[in-house]
Amino acid sequence: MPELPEVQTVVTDLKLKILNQEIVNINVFCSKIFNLEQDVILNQKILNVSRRGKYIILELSNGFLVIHLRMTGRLFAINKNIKNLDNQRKHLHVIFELSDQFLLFQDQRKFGTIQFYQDLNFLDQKLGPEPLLEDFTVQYLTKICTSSKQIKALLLDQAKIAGLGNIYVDEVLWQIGVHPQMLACDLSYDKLSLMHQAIQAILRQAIDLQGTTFLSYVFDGTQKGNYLEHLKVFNRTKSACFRCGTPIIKIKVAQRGTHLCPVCQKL
DNA sequence: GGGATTGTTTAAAC
DNA sequence: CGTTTAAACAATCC
Repeated sequence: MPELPEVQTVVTDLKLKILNQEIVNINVFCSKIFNLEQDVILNQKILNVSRRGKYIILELSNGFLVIHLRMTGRLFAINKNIKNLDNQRKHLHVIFELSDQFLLFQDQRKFGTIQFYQDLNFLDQKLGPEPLLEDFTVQYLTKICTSSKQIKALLLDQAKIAGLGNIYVDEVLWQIGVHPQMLACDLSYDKLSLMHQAIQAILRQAIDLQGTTFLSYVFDGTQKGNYLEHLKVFNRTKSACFRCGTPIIKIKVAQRGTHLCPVCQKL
């Protein structure tokens, strides 16, 4: 559920709160999620908080703590008092005690991951370009769209573009009037150019609105994103298409629940 | 209690 | 062998 805009929102929030603090203690309640040797990161200072694709990166002086929220993970800082902590016990799996905050990792489904790396080479090896940076060009999009994959499957592929997920892919394809099962190689240059613009515009607006709170995503422990009310197709099954009034339908594409307008998005 | 939910990895198929 | 599809995986909610 947390995709690029949601992860970016978490990172922006954390950056304000935990920069330059030291990890003074760690409590682990779920060894499946956190099975690191604690000594490696204990007493290390958090030098930076950043994002690559959907990965959150805490830069320490001796390496990087890399966190993925998957579906229902939450990462946020709270002031150091027990009352705050008690309010957050539900699905709480790791407590990082920092110099003057608690950094908490909650996860209802326990699919999230926390790992330590000496360097971040593996991320660049497995992830495509950031869709909001310079190397994501129309030319690049054209290149990867020589593929015969369905366009939705391709846009979800993190090795091609880093950070898009189910929500924003559905939104992008509705915006430009392309059916999610259309083969990437069949798209016209005009559509590819529109797709490039739509990807950036939708991601930017979603970041501005601090993401989409659909199921469980929050940042800062309780704060919801406001992009939900701007969604055009995702989670709007049977509601009227904002463009033509036809009821939005939900089908399965690339093994994912997929929302579309059957009139605006034809195969 | 079966099905839907997610992003990612791994395995199988093409 | 590269590309594409499918299944598996985790846990929980309805």
